[in-house]
Amino acid sequence: MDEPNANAVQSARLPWPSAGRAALPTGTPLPPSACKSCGVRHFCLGREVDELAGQLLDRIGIARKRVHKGQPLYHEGEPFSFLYAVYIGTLKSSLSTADGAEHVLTFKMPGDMLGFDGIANGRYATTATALEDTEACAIPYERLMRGCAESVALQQRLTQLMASQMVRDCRSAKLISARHAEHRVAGFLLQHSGWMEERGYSAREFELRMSRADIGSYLGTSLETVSRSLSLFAREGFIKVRSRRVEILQVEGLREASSARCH
Amino acid sequence: MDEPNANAVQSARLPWPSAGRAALPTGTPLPPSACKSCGVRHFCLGREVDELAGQLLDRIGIARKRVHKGQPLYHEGEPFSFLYAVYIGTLKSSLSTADGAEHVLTFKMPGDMLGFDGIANGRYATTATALEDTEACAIPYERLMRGCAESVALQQRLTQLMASQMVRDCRSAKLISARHAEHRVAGFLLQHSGWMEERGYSAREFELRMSRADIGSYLGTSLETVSRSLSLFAREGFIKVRSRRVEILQVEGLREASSARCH
DNA sequence: CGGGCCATTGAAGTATGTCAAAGTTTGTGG
DNA sequence: CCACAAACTTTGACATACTTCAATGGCCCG
Repeated sequence: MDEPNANAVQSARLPWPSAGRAALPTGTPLPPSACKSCGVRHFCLGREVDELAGQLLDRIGIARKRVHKGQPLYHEGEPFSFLYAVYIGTLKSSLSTADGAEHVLTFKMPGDMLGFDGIANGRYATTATALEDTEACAIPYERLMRGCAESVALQQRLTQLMASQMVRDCRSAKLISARHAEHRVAGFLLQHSGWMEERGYSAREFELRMSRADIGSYLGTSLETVSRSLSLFAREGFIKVRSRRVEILQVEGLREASSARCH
Repeated sequence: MDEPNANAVQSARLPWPSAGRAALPTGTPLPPSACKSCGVRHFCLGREVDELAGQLLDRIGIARKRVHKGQPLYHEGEPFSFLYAVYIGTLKSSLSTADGAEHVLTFKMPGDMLGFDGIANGRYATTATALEDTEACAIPYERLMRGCAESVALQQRLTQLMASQMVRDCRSAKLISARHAEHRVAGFLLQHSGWMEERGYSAREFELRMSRADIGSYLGTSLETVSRSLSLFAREGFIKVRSRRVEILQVEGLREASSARCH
C-alpha cells in the first residue's frame, strides 16, 4: 500500500495511527472541511453534524477516488475496508448469479452511499461498477468507527443513513415485484425522475446512464421488454425516448401505467 | 424526538430515566441477563457482546411483547420508538400499495430484528404482521442509542446487524427478480429451508406459516402460479406438499429449477 | 470511417395472469 | 366435540404478456 497521504490528511488534533494495511484510502485526500460544504452532503455523512463530528470527518482521512466507466469500485468477495459516497457519476451495484451472469440490484447516484454490505462479513457482498466516469469518496471504515466512538452525532448519522437505504430498498423491492413488466418500467421511470429531482436535476428530462440490459436485470425482465415498454409509453404520448434520453410528457400517464390494475 | 439529546455520560450503572412518553415498552420486562442466554442471541444484539454491553442490554429495558396471529406488531406510518427482535413465531413485513392492496416485502423468523426502517424518518415505513402467535422483544430505540453511546461493542453490533439485513435483502432482491415464476418459487423454498436450518430446525421438512397469497405477493406473482409451481415440483418428485407442510426430497432438483436457463 | 456495442422491432411459442369452481383446512360457536 | 362457515388451496380454461431468437439500424469511440 502507498502511504504518502498520511501527513497531508491528518489534522492538528490527535491523529489516529493508520493501523494495519489499507487503513487510509488511496486517491486524492479531501481538503479540511470539504464535507461541510459538499454539494451532496444532504444525502451523505456530513449533513447537520455538529462541530465535533465535522472535525472527526476531517481526521478520518477520506479520499476522492476516480473510477472510469465500466470499471469496478469494489468487487464481490473483496475484503471490505471502505464505505463509499458517490460525489459525481453513476454506478450500478450487482450480484453474480449461479450461471455466471450478473444481476443488477440498484443504481447509485451522487450523494448515495454504498458498501454497507461489506460490514456484515468483512467482505463486499456486491460489486459496484461505474456506469460513467465517476468520483466517489472512500471512507475508511475502521477510522470511521473510531470517529463514531467519539461522536454520538456521527454514529447516529451513520445509523440513519443505513436505515434510509433500507427504506429505499423496500420501495425498490415493491417496484420490482409488480406483476407486469410494463408496471415495473413505468415505476422505474418515476423512481428515476424522483431521484433526479431530489438531487436538483430536472425531473422531466434526463439521460439514463444504464443500458436496457441493466434496467432489465434490475427489473427482472428482458431488455427487449424494457425497450418495448418504453416504445409503448412513447406511442401513448407519456414520454419521448431517443436511445437513453428520456423526456416525461405525462407523469400521470406513467403513474397509472405503473399501478394499473386494468385488463 | 421529545427530549433534546441528553448528551451521553449519564454516569454509568444507574438506570436511565424514562424520558418522555413511550420510552419504555409495554409488555413483560426481561429478567436480568436474559439476552446473554437467549436461544436466538446469535442472530440478535446479544451475541458476543462484552460485559459492559451485556449490562447495558439489561439497563435498556427490553420487554417481551405478544402478538396474536393476524395482528400487527407495528404499522406503516406509526411513530417509531422500538426495534423488535423476534423471539418466537413468524411475521411478514409489508407495504401498502397505491390501490390499497398489500405488498409483502419479507418474512421474519426467530432471531430476526425488524423495525430498522423506522429509524430513517421517525416513523415505521412498513407494517409487521404476525403470521402465527408471536413473541418479540421490544427494544426502546432512544435508550438503545444511549447504550451505544457508552459501548462501542454494542454500537458495532447494531451496525453489523443492520448490514447483515442489507445483505439478506440483496439476496432476496435477486431471488425476486428471477425471470420465471418457477425459479422464484424454487428459490423461495431453498431460502426458507436455509432459514430453518440456520435456526436449528429441519431444512428438509417444515411448515410454511404464510399463505400462498403472501408468497405470491413476496415473489411478485399470483397465488395460483405459486400453487401450480409447487404442484409441478411435487409431480417431478422434488418435494412433497400438503397444504402448508413441505418436505424436500431432492434439493438438487430445486436448485436446478431455481436457476435453470433451460427451455 | 469502420467496428462493436446498443436499441429497436418482428415472429412464434411458452409462461403467466385472471376468472371460475371445486375441494381442503381452519376456526368458531353451539 | 361436532357442525358449519370462512378462509385457503388446488385445478382448469382461456386470453394475454413475456421470453427467446433473429434481423436491422443507430450511435459512439477509436
